[in-house]
Amino acid sequence: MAKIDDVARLAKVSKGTVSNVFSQKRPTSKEVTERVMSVSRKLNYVPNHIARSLVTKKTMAIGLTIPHGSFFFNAFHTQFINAVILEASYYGYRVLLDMIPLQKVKTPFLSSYPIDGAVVMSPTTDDERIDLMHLGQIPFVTVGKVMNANIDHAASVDNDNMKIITSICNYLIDKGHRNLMFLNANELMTVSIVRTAGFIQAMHDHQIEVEPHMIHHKPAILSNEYMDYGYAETIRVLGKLKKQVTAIIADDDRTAFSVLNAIKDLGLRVPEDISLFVICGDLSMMVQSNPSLSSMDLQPSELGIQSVRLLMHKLDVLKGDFPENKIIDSKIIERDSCSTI
Amino acid sequence: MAKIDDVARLAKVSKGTVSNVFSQKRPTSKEVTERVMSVSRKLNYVPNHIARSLVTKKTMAIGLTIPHGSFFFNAFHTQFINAVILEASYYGYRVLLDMIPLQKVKTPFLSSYPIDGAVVMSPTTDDERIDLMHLGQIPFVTVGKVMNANIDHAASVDNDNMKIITSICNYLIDKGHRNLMFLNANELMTVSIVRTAGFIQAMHDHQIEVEPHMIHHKPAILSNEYMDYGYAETIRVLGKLKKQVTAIIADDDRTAFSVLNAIKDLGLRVPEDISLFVICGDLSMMVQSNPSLSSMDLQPSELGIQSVRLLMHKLDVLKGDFPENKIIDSKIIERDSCSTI
DNA sequence: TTGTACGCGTTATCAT
DNA sequence: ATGATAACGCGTACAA
Repeated sequence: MAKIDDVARLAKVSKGTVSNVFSQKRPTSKEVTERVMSVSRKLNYVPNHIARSLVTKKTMAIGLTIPHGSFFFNAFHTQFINAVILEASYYGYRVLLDMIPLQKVKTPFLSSYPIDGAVVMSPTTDDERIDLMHLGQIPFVTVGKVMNANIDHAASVDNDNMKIITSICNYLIDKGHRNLMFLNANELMTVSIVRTAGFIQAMHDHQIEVEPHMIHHKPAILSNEYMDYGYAETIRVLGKLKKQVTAIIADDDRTAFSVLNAIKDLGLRVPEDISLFVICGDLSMMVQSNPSLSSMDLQPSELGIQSVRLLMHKLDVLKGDFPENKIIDSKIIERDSCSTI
Repeated sequence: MAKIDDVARLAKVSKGTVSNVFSQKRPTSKEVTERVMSVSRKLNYVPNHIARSLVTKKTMAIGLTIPHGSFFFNAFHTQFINAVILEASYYGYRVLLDMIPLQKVKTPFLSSYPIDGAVVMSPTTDDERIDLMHLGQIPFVTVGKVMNANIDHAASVDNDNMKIITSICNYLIDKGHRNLMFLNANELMTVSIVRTAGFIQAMHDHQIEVEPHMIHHKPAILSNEYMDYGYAETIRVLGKLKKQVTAIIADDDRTAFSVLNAIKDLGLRVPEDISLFVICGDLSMMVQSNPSLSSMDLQPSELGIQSVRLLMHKLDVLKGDFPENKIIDSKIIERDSCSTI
């Protein structure tokens, strides 16, 4: 592989000039530029990214840490990730997928991270990924609320989860439902903590007692119960325990489909017997389902875009003011899975 | 950020020794190791990844190029990507998500790629990503058949797509279907070319004439028709053109759901009036659907794992023989969406 | 424009 | 067998 000196020699210019031709940091005369480019093409030369990074101290890559221990995306993650990649590429940045917790097992953090900043998805309480970023002085943005003991504030982009869950509860309660079942995300995720609090709050506001069968948390992704959690809980609560639940709130589309199946197996119908609401579901899936499922549009793409923009501000790629904690709008999309009783 | 000299000075050893403590390339005495690590912890020192890469000429990252211009994954991609990340991390490698075609617009290839190798997903005919890899001398593995004019063979992992489509056709034909409709992937993808050929072959083998309404290709991802392609084609062919199609083969789960909807809107039922077969669908989605959908299990995780292993062989991280072109098994999973007529 | 001193580790060589 | 020394990798940036 040709290097800068080879080009400099053949083009009869200095290294610095070749560097300038490529980086455009200083003007170069037309003729020289031509000559250098011509030689570069001949030698198939491109500047070495690593050598460049060593001096500029920029890798032009951002990390994207995916959920703790998760090797499973749902539609929300997918759309989010796509938006991040696209938006980052717009500023010339590449995206490095990270799974710090998993890697720590094999490769105990034996070198610095080759990234300029990071987007941390779905933080958990005392998220070690965040501690690591903090320690490594890597600028980062979280998507979701940070709940780490030693970190009092961090840049973040998020939905208003308190408002989300309370408005869903109000929506269902207004339709006459008083016995709700909430299939929440995994209990370690900060979002689930906020939503549980919101759920309890909403129940409280309507003088409805919160019973144990009303709130459930998704099992850890590594467990066997993960895949059919929605199915299992629905069968258990409505079937075995015979609780008179009339509406179920499912955390994501996968859980919702699983619940739908359980309801069918119990000989019940949606929405006639049971109403079903999905918090974060893929739009096209919600529509294709039968019946179509009412859901909350969390705008995952917008979350992705804004988190990258916020990070770019922290990296000084973008100038000007930008809120450190941005809230992305969400709204209820009514479809056919919730009925009035 | 502390550097190696700082540690060396405080630990009263030389740079080289500190380097050896971290890289383990040469043994170091117990005491010295302790002293160096202690000082490193105190200074919060970790070797600079970039500087290390500059000399070792390894970035410990592999690229993963996602489908041409695609900012939309389906379940197949998701599972594949997850497997790649996990398997790569097993060898200490990180994964850099790539979208060369899109980036080329903004950042015309002005530096070398900071990756040691790459996995190229879903190649197209004359895929420029592959040409670029070839040119840049970057070891790569494709997932799918390569059809580039100037490249006669490349390392790859793939399903046997010819066998896949012919066995699906035979399966349906055995059930009495003779008027099939095949909703294929985008026509640029090499996989769609192989499958179209296979489809025609299978029809030919059963003396069934291939009519124009039988084969369709998914529109480009950027087009408006992308999202409801399955719906639109089904309505058009079965509704408007009144073709007596009795079985539909859908390329992926999204298309399948979309088709399912169209069938419902046409007042028809699956599988009583129309049979539906999905080529690559997320297992849990196929099961949750009503009726559950018969599909082909392509083993996306296995494809991901094996493509990384093949790449690791090319990078000499793994030693020993490994087939340059590995075929991953696939098999029909019968569910409730296909009936005999 | 050119010359040259960096940046920050690694590794080959030499010394103990 | 370990430790120390110095050259090296490949660009960038700044003074001349």
